[in-house]
Amino acid sequence: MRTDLRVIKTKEALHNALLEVLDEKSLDTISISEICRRAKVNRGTFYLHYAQVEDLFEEYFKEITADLARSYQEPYRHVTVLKTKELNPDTIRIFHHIEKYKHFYRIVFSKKVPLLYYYLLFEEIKQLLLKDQEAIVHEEIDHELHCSYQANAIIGIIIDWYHKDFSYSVEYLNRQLVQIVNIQSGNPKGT
Amino acid sequence: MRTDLRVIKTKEALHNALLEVLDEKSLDTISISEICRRAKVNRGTFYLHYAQVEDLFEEYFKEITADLARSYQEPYRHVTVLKTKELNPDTIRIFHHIEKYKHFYRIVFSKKVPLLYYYLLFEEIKQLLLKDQEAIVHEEIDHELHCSYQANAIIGIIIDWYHKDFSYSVEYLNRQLVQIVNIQSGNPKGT
DNA sequence: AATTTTATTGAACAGGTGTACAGTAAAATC
DNA sequence: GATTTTACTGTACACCTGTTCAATAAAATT
Repeated sequence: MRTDLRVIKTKEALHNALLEVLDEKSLDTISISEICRRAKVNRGTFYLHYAQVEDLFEEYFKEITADLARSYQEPYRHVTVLKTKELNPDTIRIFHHIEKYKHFYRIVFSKKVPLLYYYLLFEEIKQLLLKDQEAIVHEEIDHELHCSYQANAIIGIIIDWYHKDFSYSVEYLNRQLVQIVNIQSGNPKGT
Repeated sequence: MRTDLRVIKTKEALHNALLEVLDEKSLDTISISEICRRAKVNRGTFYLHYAQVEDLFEEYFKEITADLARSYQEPYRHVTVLKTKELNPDTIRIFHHIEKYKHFYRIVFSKKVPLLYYYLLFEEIKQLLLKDQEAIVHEEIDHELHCSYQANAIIGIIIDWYHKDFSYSVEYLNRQLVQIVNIQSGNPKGT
């Protein structure tokens, strides 16, 4: 077991300090020294647990993407994201999730931040698609490649949304996604 | 006019120095001091032109994405990327481009590098799609959102490719992309 | 060729980084 | 409760960062 109380206290202090400073300045301008000063933790101690400020932030981020996965497992709401034919605007949860944690995703999508967080989000969505679409087999199409395509396509919409300061409504994006995914499948001009 | 010879010389020296050091270590571990030492340029001078090592790299990157745009304007080869029905594996140029500059894209897609370069690539592809698909109007679908979706979907495939160390052939990816884009449009099991 | 403009230099400053190590204190273990 | 283990502290070091400013040298302009 590795739950030394000192470690827990230290990490908690660092987490809280980071959140405090994040209200004042952007992630890329926050120094390890400043976090440690606020957390009243020795700078050397920081290096016992993390190598960069970004690694500390990563712990938060993983908690948040865990919520994304959880929202897919809610028993009454669980649905596929992109089982095209069955796709219903009300069942898409991803844009809700992003809006819910808008505050964090503003950081994650800011241009000075390392690509790492992007990959964490990408992998999370890709895994959801991989599981959800296990049954759907297209001969000649690499399933994983297909999921990478779809997962990142959705993030493409999110990037656009972010660059417009999250001004579209979740409902609008859900409807747009359904329309885009359904292009070519039947009557293009709607019912 | 702003082509002071001194500026040109300084920038050239810094560019060359960066390329030299990039052969030895990764972008995120290269210090401004080291580049200046190699370029025999005063550190203060660096700050007259750039704020970070990343800004210097950005200049290279823009030259490279310019090649991407150029390859679409070659008179005999110019074709749309995603005019679905007409899409032919031989006409897709993007994967060729990435492979050609594999060396650079390994840097661009490494997880410690800032998101900025990702956005530069994303915007480049999105603009190509926007222009190429001007004529294609889907009522009820936001054209720009649609292009963001498609542009990033392609980058999704590239990310997958990168994470597999560019081991797929360009031809294979071209064929896969055509198959994925053509899902739902007619006979799903191929001709 | 002489003059003006300006890019570059070198030095200096306060702060941050990453690492090492001995000493301390707070846990876990007995 | 005493002992062992180990997380944390404080200090120190070499190096990097971002900025300022007067001095210099290399351009552009006349």
